[in-house]
Amino acid sequence: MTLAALADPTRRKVVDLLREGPRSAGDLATEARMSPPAMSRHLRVLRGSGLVEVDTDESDARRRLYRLRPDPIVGLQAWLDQVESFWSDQLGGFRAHAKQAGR
Amino acid sequence: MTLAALADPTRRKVVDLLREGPRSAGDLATEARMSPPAMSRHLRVLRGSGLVEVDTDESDARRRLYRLRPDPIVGLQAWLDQVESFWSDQLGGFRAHAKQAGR
DNA sequence: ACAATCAGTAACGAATGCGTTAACTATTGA
DNA sequence: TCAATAGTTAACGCATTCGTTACTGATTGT
Repeated sequence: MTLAALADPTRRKVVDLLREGPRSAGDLATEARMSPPAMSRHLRVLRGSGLVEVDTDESDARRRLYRLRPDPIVGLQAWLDQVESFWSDQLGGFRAHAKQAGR
Repeated sequence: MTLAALADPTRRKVVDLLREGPRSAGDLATEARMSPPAMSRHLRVLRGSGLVEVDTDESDARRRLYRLRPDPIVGLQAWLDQVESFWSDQLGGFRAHAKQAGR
């Protein structure tokens, strides 16, 4: 689900923006040249995948501040590490070749 | 574009299968419980994103063997490393907080 | 030669995703 | 009190995506 959330370029841009620190929904909409409702939907998806979390601003309860969460990113890295390991995993390659030859 | 390719669960399964070694299009379709045309489209997307490459089988020119390519995976890892760095990058967090306070 | 097999393209229908405007709620500040 | 602001939800239109069946092309083996 994390990958689906990151598949959209707008949401990747949001993630990049949030690297600098928390940001309000309105700011993100402006930065992405997009209507507030559209951004709101993207933020919902990001929240659903655990990539961001939200908190209301203390000094202005109308503003909702979004910030990045590391957990799903770490999880994705772990999966990618596994996938990438096929390259160094010689044994796996040989096993597969044997399987092909056996058909 | 790599992320879009990996967003689909079927294509992720294909990637996982190809970790073990090269495999024919038909095998992949069977393994994914899917019609050959559907698999063919997924393989086209994976090829377009550079995640897999294809070669015709030497002993049977009808079969097309797909295999995994490391380049896009490595690129994705690099991007994820950058994103994940927000967590340890204290300075960035402070800069952003200052920006918020300045509004 | 010819039937069977592997793979891909074409065409169709169903579902999903993204962006817009309109409407609503909550909060702020004059 | 009341207009203005921040954010979200609702409803719509448009495009893309995913899977299916039908068909075509290339290769194999009898």
